[in-house]
Amino acid sequence: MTIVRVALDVPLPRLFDYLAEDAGRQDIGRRVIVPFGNRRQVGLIVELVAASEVPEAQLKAVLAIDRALPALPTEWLKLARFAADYYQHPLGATLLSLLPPALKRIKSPRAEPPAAYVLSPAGLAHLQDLSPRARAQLQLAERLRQGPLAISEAGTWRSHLRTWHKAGWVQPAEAPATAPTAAPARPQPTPAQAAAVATVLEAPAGFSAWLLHGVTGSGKTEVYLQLIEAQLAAGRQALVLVPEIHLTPQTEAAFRQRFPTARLISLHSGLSDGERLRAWRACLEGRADLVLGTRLAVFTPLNRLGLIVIDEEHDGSYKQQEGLRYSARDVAVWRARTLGLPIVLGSATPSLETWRNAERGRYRKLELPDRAHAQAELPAVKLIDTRADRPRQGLTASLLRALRDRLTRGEQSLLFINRRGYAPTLFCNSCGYVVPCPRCSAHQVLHRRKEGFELRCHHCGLMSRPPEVCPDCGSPDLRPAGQGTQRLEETLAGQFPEARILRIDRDTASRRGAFAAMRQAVNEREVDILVGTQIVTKGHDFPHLTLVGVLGADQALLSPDFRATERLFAQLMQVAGRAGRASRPGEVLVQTGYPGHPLYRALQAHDFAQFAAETLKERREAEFPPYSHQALLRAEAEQIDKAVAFLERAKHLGLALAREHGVMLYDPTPPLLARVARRERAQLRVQAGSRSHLQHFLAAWLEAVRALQERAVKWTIDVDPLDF
DNA sequence: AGCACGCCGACT
DNA sequence: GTCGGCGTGCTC
Repeated sequence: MTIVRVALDVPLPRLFDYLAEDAGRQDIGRRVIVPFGNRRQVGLIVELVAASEVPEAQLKAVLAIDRALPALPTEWLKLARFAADYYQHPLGATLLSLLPPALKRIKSPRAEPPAAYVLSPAGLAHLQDLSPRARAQLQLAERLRQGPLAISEAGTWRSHLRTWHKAGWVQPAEAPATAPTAAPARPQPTPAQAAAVATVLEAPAGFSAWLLHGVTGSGKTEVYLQLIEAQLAAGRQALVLVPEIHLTPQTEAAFRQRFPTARLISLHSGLSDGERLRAWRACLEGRADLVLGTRLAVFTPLNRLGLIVIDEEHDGSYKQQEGLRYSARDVAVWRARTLGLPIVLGSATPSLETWRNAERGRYRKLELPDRAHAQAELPAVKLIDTRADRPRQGLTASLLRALRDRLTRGEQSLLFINRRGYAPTLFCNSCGYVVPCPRCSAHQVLHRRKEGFELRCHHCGLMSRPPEVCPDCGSPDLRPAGQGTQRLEETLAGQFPEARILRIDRDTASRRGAFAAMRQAVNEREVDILVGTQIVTKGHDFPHLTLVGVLGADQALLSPDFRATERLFAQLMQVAGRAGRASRPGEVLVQTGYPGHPLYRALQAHDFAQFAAETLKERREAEFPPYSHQALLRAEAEQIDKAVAFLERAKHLGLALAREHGVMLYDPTPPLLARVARRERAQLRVQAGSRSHLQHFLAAWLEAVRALQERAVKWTIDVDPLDF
């Protein structure tokens, strides 16, 4: 009797053994349905074992093995195992979370309908039996004699095809490749692009990591495209990761145009369960050449992978913030190393982790110093000192003048402010009270609705009507304090009644297709002034834009988060890159009370290297990443003292181990947001000089922490955390 | 995580 | 008398 070891979606760091009479090695990596407690569960066979530690009489039998899908390849199982180990997440929960949601349901998904049909030998023999009056069927027969017919081309023949399939006259076939409509345009690369491509292509085979460093508009995409082209020509697959769902449609369109015959699969969380399964399955069955997607795409099973590309590698959305808290960028590097492949990390503002890896020679640097369009100059960045030129309603006189100037010239402007809503707070002018969220340690944000105002908490989603009078002192003098995108839009409408203003933030861009429509409106010059949050800093050109104004940037300079300046710099470089991309020079005006700050000096010089050098020096002195490696034990409970007491005990358990492994354990501290949705939170920082020390310590420590069996406290571990 | 089992309060 | 509250223990 064969015993299979099965991974299940339970938060336990162990696997479960089952009996399976007919299972063999070929079933490793297959989906199973097993009885678990008094219910059924979907699992994954990860091993065959000769004997179980559980007495054989207690083993239950597998209910079904799903052999309709190919087994997951060993490489994929190894990748998942690495992620589970590295991020300290239970293997079962990890593996199951990496499957498309449709495969986690007990009910097995419908068999994939064939993409195309060809005549079967039986069909060929029977065609003459068709009645001469069955005109549609005769036409279909004629068409099928010429070769496979794709379902998508079948039109009204679809029902006939289904009947013929049942009768055995036709059989499923691969969809015939559609002929390219036009020879894809392949632009002449700039010398820097050509050099970058040649360097990667000429590198010896095997693992190599490349940092493609180039300012916005320097043409990183063309480098990716040419490297992908080489892989496709060699019959291998390429995996391309992009940060956000909004960016996939346009990247997809560009890739499809360039590689019209390649089988392009797009994979992101915006797909329906059915679409997601189809895409994933195409990869598993080897029917994909080019996979494009967000962070979850890093885990697609691929058997001929030849190249990985991570676009905008610094972007925080590559880190998953719940469950398996993986960094898709780091997982991708591991995957490339294990498979012996090149990986290209592209950014204008690389993460300091990546930048340092490049400086140490672990990654090789490829520089694209110029903008691809020779005539497009880098924008001039100017600082507006808000201590001298005091903003009114958030806008300084200098910025207003610049906006008016663009309006009279018929050019577009963009105002960047990283706050959505009307105003960040509602403030009592007589006693200073600010309306808090009753469930979180944060203020509620004032939002404008069609009829009046509303208070919203951006952390727990609570919505309420603004009070008429101050809940604290009873004064009716409640005022919006500060600026959000909505209020800015309103102020601008008052200042420039003739201007066409468009606001782009999560509230306006959330509907499907809304973002693309807005982008189109901007490109067709139906908009004079754009107001947006960081959502506009990502993605694509606005060719008619010549002015970018930045409001509220100083906020990040005051943040206790040690990565806040790194993020701000990346954002400002990114948003500055929106200006003047075509033939007109752009101008960037930053309103700030700290015009002497080194960050702004580096920004004015468009000098990432200088910023990185300064920031890395600070990080080294503070022993912060990338000069150390961190993990965060996060705890939440209804009462804060329970969470803190748990962390204290965890710390105590780890002290000896920490000494042994050369790891630092800090005291429990409140996170930036100490309370969310009535849950009190605390966290404990772990820091080590090397990844492997941290890893070994965590493995041993968490085993002890798990044994605490703390029920009132919910805890998670975050390895390489980005947010504190 | 689920789900069952098990022991103490207000109710048809 | 019971329905049900959620503490505790287990899942091959």
